[in-house]
Amino acid sequence: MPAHELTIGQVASRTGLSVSAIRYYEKEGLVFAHRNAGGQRRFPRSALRRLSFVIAAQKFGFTIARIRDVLSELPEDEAPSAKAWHAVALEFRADLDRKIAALEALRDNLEGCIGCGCLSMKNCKIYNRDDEAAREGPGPRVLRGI
Amino acid sequence: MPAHELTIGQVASRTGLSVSAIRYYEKEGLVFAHRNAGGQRRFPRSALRRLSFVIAAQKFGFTIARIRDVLSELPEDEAPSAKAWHAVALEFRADLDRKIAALEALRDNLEGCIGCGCLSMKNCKIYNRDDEAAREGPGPRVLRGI
DNA sequence: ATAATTTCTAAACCTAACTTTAGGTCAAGG
DNA sequence: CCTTGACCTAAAGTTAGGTTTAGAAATTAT
Repeated sequence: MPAHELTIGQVASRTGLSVSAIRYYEKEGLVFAHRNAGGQRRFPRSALRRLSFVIAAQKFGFTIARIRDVLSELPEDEAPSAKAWHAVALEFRADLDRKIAALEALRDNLEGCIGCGCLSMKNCKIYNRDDEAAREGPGPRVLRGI
Repeated sequence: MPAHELTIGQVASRTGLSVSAIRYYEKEGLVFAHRNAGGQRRFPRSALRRLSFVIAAQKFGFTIARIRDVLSELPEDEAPSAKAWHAVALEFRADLDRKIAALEALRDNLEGCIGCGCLSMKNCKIYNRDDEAAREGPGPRVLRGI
């Protein structure tokens, strides 16, 4: 086993992810590994960076699909340049700023509606958003609209 | 049917929620209804306010359990006072501010780690959080740490 | 050469927050 | 009265993001 490659267990202990989560992320296309003669995964070191990014992105509330999308700008296989990572960071950052702005706007609206104790439902911008949520189909909905 | 009471369909069209979601929320204890002679739900008008709050709280990423918790400070049955609603709004607001602050802190840390292109994993505060995530058990994890 | 770890795959299970379906019952209009 | 639309319950299905389990094969340690 070449020194520059990592087993799934090594990747797990270095990222803090579980082995099963890493397999799942591979299946979802967030990270790539090739196989050795015996069929076991061997990860390039760059996988550590990708996975660390995945962990951070999830803390911000990004879905796997969105993360895959952002990461798809990086070269799959070997050490992406600082430039490539920077582009990813920029796109990520833009999403993030939008999310924070939306949360702040909601908070400030809430002050006007509930904060005053009147909770006027006829005029409130939060409460009368024309039914967005109702049209979104099944499944968990946490933060989905933001 | 007394004019001050609402059928589930009326509640649905006024809140924008689906009928099935309202039944689900009732089962979860977020809203209450009594039954008429035929066994159908009859909601007090105050249910509109409770449900509107539920919708807003969900947009902020609060779980049903947390919302039930916050709403439990209100009288179950009839029109809570402005004072009672204000107390709820205050608690809600505090949670919210904490959430926004955490997001901003993460964003700023990200700038230091990924933003610069170096993505140093040894020194980064985001990446080296001592494995919190790995110890949190199964299930979706979106924003859970925040 | 064993024994003890790791790893492999596939499939089933889990939680949250709902929706959909199936098989009836209730209520309002003509 | 009868039909049509709203309502009822219970149970199963759905999505996201993983975990758990089972049984087999590969690696590492002794």
